[in-house]
Amino acid sequence: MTVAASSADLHEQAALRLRALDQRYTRGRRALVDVLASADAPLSIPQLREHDRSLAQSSAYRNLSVLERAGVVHRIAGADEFARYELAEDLTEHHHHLICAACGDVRDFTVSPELEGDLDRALSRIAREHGFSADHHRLDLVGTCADCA
Amino acid sequence: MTVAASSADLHEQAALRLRALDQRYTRGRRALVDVLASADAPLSIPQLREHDRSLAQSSAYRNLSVLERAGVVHRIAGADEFARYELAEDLTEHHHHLICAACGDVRDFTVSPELEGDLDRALSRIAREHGFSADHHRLDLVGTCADCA
DNA sequence: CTCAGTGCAAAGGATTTGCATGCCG
DNA sequence: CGGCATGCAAATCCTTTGCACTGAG
Repeated sequence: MTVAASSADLHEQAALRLRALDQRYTRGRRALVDVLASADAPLSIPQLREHDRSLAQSSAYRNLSVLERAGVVHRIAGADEFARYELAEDLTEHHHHLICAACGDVRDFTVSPELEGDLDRALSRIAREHGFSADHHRLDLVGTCADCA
Repeated sequence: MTVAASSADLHEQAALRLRALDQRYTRGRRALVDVLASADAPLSIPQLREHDRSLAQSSAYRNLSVLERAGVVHRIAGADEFARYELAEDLTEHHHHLICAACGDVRDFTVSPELEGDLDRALSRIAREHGFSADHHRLDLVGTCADCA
């Protein structure tokens, strides 16, 4: 399941997952994956389009939706009204988000494996108690980034 | 800061915080607080309006915005496109959310004080390392609820 | 009386979709 | 060649705002 996605394997994995849904790995989709891979934080559609001006808005939305269904990217909700996308965790690594309430920007961070372990155990128990089938957890820190301070 | 808000003190606190912003605690606003207090989970505006049919849509949005600025309620982003509101944590208690990716519903849960402590310590350190001024953290569990399984 | 709050309807803004065209397989 | 992908523009949908009215102080 978890893949050691070197930047070389990344596109191969993406193509593979799209093919499983009878979808093609086209230039536009590859461009989205490239931009997300080079960024160290989730990006909104406007941000993505700034990085690659050739992306049509509707295609960006549609392709990100396809990529999400294929499990290549992940959509997150930040502090502002823009949805943000990042590469799926099994293509990168498990991490969390620093969310600036002022500018809406998001940065990644990780916590110690020990804490993650404690967290996972606690959450598994909670899920069981609630008859809830857990998929993943989100641990975000909301505040003000250095730029907005 | 943290208030032991018995359901009796709740309205008093709300009125107090609104007054600090030169805002009145009107019937419509009280109704919103009542519905949120009786629910054990964050509610979207459509859900709130179902609970109290007399709430005009625009007033609901406007009053929730006012209540949020006053620190009486808190707005959260779930899995669907609807914003959800809950009472501010210092009027209730610190908790987290089970989010159903299928139906978008949200339920509350808590974790042990020990884990919360570990979490807080780890997050404080992270924030410091990133020059980030932390306000609060979000720990959500995303998956499928019993009803949608 | 006066001014904040309310409700209706219309406007905004992110996201989605219809349709004709282009391009990959 | 056939069908998916693309891009433009128009439509959707949650949310916000303009405006005239009502009600609390």
